[in-house]
Amino acid sequence: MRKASLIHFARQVINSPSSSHCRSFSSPPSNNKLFVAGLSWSVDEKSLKEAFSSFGEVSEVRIMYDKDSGRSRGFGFVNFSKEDEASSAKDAMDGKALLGRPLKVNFALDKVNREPVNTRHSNRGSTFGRSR
DNA sequence: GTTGAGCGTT
Repeated sequence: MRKASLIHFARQVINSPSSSHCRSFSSPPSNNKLFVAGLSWSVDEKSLKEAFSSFGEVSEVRIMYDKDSGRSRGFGFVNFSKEDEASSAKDAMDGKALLGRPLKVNFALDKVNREPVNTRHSNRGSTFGRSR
């Protein structure tokens, strides 16, 4: 019977070590998400990944492109496997230059859904009310 | 043939 063990465990969990809230006062959200900008308009995801994979394990690399122009917007996102690696890469690649252009690396914001929510429950009538 | 601050589905 280790019922007591659970209680002790719970007590330990409840008794947090000192008062540690969030030491991130001047740090934006995102743990392992990195925002990379200042990229050349000719850079690719693989290039960024190759450049950042040297500091840690890059889990995901996403570069934004323009649908109207077809060229890269000059900024992208890099996902690291660990926050330590992301921090290291950010501190190391931030201010450096890639492809002849200075890089701007920072923690990415918490954005994953371009649209909040879209429940398709419009037209509940039928063939009536059709304008066009 | 161009240009250069930024935080997302191209």
